[in-house]
Amino acid sequence: MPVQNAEIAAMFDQAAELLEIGGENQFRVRAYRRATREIEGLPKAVTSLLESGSDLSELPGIGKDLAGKIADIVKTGHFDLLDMLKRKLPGELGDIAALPGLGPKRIKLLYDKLKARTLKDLRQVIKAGRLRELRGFGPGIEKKLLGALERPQAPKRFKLSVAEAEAEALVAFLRGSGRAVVAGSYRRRRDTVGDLDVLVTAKNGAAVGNRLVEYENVAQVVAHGPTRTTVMLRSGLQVDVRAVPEESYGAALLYFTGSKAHNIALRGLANQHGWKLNEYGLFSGKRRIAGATEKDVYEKLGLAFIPPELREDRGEVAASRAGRLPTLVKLSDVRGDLHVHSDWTDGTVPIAGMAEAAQAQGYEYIALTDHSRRVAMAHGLDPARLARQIHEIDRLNEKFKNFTILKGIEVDILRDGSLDLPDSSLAKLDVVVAAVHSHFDLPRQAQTDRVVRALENRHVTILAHPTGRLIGERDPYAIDMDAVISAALKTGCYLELNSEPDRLDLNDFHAHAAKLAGVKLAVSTDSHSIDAFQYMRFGIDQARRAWLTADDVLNTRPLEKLRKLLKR
DNA sequence: GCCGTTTTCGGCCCGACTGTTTTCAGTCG
Repeated sequence: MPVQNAEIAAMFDQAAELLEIGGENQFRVRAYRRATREIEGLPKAVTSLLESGSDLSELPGIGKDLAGKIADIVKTGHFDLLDMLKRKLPGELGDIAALPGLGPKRIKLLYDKLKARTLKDLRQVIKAGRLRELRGFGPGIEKKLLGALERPQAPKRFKLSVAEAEAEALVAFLRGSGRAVVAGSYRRRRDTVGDLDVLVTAKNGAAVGNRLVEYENVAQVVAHGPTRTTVMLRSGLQVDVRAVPEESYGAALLYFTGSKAHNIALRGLANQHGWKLNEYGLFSGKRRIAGATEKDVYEKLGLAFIPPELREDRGEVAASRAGRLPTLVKLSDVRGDLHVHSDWTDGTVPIAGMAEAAQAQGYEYIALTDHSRRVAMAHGLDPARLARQIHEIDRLNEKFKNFTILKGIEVDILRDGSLDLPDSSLAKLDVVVAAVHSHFDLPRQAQTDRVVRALENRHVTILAHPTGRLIGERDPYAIDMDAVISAALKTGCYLELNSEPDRLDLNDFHAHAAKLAGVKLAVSTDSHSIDAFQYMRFGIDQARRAWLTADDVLNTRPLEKLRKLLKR
């Protein structure tokens, strides 16, 4: 089983943490953290890069030393430095580091002076009243730690769609104080957000924080200063509100939108010019040379404006400097939806109703793709009912003007990779969307082989929700996405980016890898109702995060061009 | 440990808030 990028990244991340606690040079620590991010963000497996003879030290933030260490890990499955660090600093320091108020310095003190190496040790030390013996620890930190130890909850991330409802209500409440906008991962449109970062322009910063703590959904005030206030909402979502003067709006928006890694890259660039970039502006000495708008700051740094969705330090700064940023796909580029259900199976609306709704929002076509018979719960179609549905669609198409219902199916991929309907049925359709709905727990190789075999059926056009994940509910099944992308390229299939907010599958990362390989995507809603057509915007958000242009997205094509692309 | 349009050595992002302290270190984002 080849070592996966995520495993290498996790090893580097752990090493960075232990190095930091061990008092290592902070810049060495930072180098490991940077490399962790770089490896996590790679669109291809490190193992396959090495096999094809790539020089890893050409990657940003990875030099000769780290490239050698990565090669060792791939070869042996072990990271010697990490093993050594674990011997030197045994315990559950990762768990301890996750507690609020504990960073490397305090963990080191706990470790050295009180021999506290596990959460259990820490509990006992606090109970015995020994924590306060340490310099820098007082009753405040003790109380915070006890609270965290009593309710050890993993910091929850919220689905973007859920955060959006909270954000809109909050912004409406804060708007009375000044211009209010949600920045952070929310503005970058990540599929999940950990907290809301809200920016408010105001002359009187303190008034903004004072208003926030009065918000009816606030459960707890975490911090409350003159320009920055942090609260926990009843839902568990944390909110940071920052008040800034109007002339700093752009710099503050840039700073608060992040990502952190993107900000660091920009500040490095500012540094090269001898300038300083912070949330108040871009400064040459004490003189502010930009800051009112994001565009001003980017331009001064010699960059074209970078859309928030790309600000992840995944090459966007270099692309911007070189004038090679992609023109990202927009919601208005979309001309149709290639994954739609009706009340023939588990949808709630008749075919005609779905078609009318799609036309009303400006689409030229939909593909009607109800379930196949295997999905019995949904009353999936057998060949006979599918034939009747085809007839019904022909009848409806005669009535519609400037709109077409493409005949399709969401056919189940069976355990062995064969399909749930005979080729003779599939041959009558315009679009065959193939999907896994069972046996999620197959071993990685078996799951990969299964899906690749399905793509090799010459009738299949699109692979639906390729990893099967349900955000926060079900992990993606084990599958070699590089192999699936290669198979799609070879067979002329397309991959779906399912826009349903619980799915968003492919995710931004895999969608980007597909683009790099030359595989186009269908951004589809999987609508089971009329309202669900609105989910398209969530899919387009993720498509933009994946650097996709309109050309990379199948359903930006007018009908006649689409028809050509659907033929294999 | 990485990196270079002043550099192969000497830098490496920046500020707010808290809790501990009597001027600041540590943590966090």
